[in-house]
Amino acid sequence: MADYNDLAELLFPDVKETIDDLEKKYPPRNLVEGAQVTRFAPSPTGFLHTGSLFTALIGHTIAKQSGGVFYFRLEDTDTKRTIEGSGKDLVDQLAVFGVSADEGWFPEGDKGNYGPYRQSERKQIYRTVIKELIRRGRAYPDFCTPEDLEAIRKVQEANKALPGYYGKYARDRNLTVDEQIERINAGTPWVIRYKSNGDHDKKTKFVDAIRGEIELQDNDIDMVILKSDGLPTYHFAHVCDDHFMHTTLITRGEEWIPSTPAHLDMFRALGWKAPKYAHLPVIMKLDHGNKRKLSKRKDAEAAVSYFLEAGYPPEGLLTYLMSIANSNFEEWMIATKDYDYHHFKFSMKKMSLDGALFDMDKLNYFSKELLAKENVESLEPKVKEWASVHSLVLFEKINRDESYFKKILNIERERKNPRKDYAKYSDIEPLTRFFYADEYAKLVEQGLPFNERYEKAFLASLLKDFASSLPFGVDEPTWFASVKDVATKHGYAISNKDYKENPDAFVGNISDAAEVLRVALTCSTQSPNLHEVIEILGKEEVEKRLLSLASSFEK
RNA sequence: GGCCCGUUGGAGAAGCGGCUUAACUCACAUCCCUUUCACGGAUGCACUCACGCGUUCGAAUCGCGUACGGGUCACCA
Repeated sequence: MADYNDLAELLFPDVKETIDDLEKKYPPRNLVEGAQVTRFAPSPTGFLHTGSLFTALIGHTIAKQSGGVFYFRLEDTDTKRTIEGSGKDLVDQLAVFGVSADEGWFPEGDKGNYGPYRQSERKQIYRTVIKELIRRGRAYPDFCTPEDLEAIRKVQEANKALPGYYGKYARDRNLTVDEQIERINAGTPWVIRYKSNGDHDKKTKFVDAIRGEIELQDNDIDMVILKSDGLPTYHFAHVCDDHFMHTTLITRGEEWIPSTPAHLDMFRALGWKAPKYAHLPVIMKLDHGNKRKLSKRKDAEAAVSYFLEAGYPPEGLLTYLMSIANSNFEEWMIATKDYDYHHFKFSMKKMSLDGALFDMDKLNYFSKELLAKENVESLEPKVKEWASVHSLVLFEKINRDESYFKKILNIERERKNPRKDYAKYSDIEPLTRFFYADEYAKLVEQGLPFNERYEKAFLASLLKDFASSLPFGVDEPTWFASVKDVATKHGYAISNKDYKENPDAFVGNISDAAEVLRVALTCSTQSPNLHEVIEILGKEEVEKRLLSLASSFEK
């Protein structure tokens, strides 16, 4: 009569290594006390998800702050969903955010001693472990077709039993080795299932690093660990990989909580020490009054690329993400005036337990803060680089005259309370259009928002006066004194008090006069500091704009 | 449906049995500053912590129940 050894040999004849061999190959890491080994283990099924960045950021932060290791593992066991090249996209985008792995899979090749770091290249490892499991009678081949499984589920539904492949519903669980061998030899397709000895009526407890003690029903499902395509399922790959790669802390989404008992079950069966788990809250979004997970299909902001394309500074998103991870981060940032989240002491205990709603307003706020405190010399190259791929219109303007662009970018910047106009690089172009003569001409064609009460002739003469009287290269008070002179000449009040006391005696207040100038030069009733605008435009351009408008009003 | 996780303002949240007349930040509103906008400053924004019952001299804080929201029950991760 055949035994488990025979079965194991029949199933995996080429596997000569043992688990012990693997243990020797992947010895424990030599790290300081308390160092955490964490990882980011995405499936290469598309671009980086905002929630994934959040998870990666936290794993990275914990590893760095504990003096440990953060590595990258590519989980490409779902061949149907795998998108070619997306592994590289994931690594590249992570790098943009400075969440780079110390070791792991990289487009140019693996780095580190615990590889391969791509699951499809780890087949022999999984098979070695599974062969051992079969020898020990803790795994078995299952010959069910999808239809068989469907039939089992139907029966369970009819019996009001819990769905799943377990206990008496696990059809092939108790086949004899001879029967198994016979079917295999007959060419019947098979998968390998883990033989659970869990008891559904018992509980398994574990301590989650952020949630504390969690108690769940034991796993009693014989889950598939090796699929018919020869690749492992997530559950088994997680156990194997995180064991041999010596991960100490698993950071993953809270959707994994229910399957943790199954993972623990396998760790136990293999006699391996289970890692700690930290189940992270998932980032949500409000949709018709209901909270739901950020969805890549429905929500633009679910893809990290969205923020990159819009030109959010990576640190802005990172800061925002850190603020939802640890709400005291914001207080810390304000108190220390330190905008570098790397210096912040992150704490898993302080994480909130339910998923935060993604808040664009808050992201914009952080981004504005960050962009406002940066000086032109460091900001301008970033804007330029972003524009070179995401906004050719802006890029072309920057290249026309880079020092001119820098002056524009620098308006009301180098001061204690800088302007906070831009939350993202894409905000820059629309707000600075009027500085460019060709764009200005287009804006004029679209019509200028002058106050309707003015006669054309009046505007013409006011504009001409501004053109001939305003000084250049002087300080703002001097310049504004001239504005006041011209305004007075045309019947404006130059003090609020005068105007309020007797509004009918004046054409308007000094602010109204300034508005005319502003509209004429910027095509808008709102603009940054007018004096700075005028100095940047230069005498020639200012006079040209003023005079050409004046003459158009005289026709 | 079973099981699990969660529930403090529009959003992120602090709070861990008396010091809370519930911090702080964003958003929003009003006002001040001001040549516009932005910046900056001031003020307001939960008579109350989903609801109910209970424990206690005392509860947002502890317990139970209900409601609601989320997650999970694949040869997907």
